[in-house]
Amino acid sequence: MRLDNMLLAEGVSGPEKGGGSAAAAAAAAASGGVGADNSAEHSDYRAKLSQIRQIYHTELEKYEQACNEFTTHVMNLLREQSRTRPISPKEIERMVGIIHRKFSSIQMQLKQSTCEAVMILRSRFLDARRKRRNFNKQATEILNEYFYSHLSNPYPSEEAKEELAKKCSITVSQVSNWFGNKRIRYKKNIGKFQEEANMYAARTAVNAASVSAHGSQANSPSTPNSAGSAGSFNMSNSGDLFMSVQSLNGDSYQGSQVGANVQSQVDTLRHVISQTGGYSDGLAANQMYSPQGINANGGWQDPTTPSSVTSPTEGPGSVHSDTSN
DNA sequence: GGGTATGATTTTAT
DNA sequence: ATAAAATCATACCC
Repeated sequence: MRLDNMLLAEGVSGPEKGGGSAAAAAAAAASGGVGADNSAEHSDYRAKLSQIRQIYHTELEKYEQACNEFTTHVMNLLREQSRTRPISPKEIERMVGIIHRKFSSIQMQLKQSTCEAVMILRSRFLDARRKRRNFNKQATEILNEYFYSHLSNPYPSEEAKEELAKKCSITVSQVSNWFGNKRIRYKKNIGKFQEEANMYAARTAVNAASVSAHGSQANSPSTPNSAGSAGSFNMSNSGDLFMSVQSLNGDSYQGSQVGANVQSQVDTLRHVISQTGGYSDGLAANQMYSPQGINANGGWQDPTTPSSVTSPTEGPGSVHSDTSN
């Protein structure tokens, strides 16, 4: 019943040729991942699948043949016996029924094991986790750059995701995955990412500085603390607050090596920023350090307060549908 | 080999 | 639907 359907869907019990590739394509599409770009692994998968299909068909044929043979054999036996004792057609029918049931149960087992094999094959080949590859350095750079320059609201719109995907030569869903992972892991342990954050922020600042030339030193803030230069990446919740406090105070408390290390970097960064006269990164200039952008509870998305803090460049309009899946 | 990093998937909550 | 959180499975490094 269900086994039949599934085997048919997998192309195992379907038409002899071509079914395999169709099934492979369907499976690949169903897995939601890559489409038809990795033909090497696909051919491997297809070969294995066709192997399974072949075994299945030969076995099935064998069983059928055996069933027929056995049936005729029994029929002959019955016929022979009919000379010595009366045999009703009902009995014959019953006999044949028993035989067929027996064989069909065997067939069921065959189908089941075939299904299992296909499932294993699928999970082995199609589960992307099994062949995970790290993104190349450049892609990670691009993603990190975006993330840290939109740290107050690291939720790229659909368009932005597409852009990033194109730049990194990965899929949109991979971009989504990356940001999902990044957000949660960043939030979970900000301290661990502080260095990275500073690095990218500094780089962005430098870029902005070189782009916007110089001379905007007129309005250099006399109170760098209030500007919260480190604030953009210190949206920590209470847990990791010690670090941000250190940085903001700018004092000399050196409770931990990490803190000290970060301290110096933050200082240099602050320096850079104060020279550039702001946090203009061109892409998302504002709300970087707006007190609302970094909402009170430290999260990016506050479920309780419908703060309408959206990205400045991208409106809420994006109505893109994901083609995959 | 063990430990961590990381991309992907699954589950849960809204 | 979307994102967070938890989890998985592998990669990468020592």
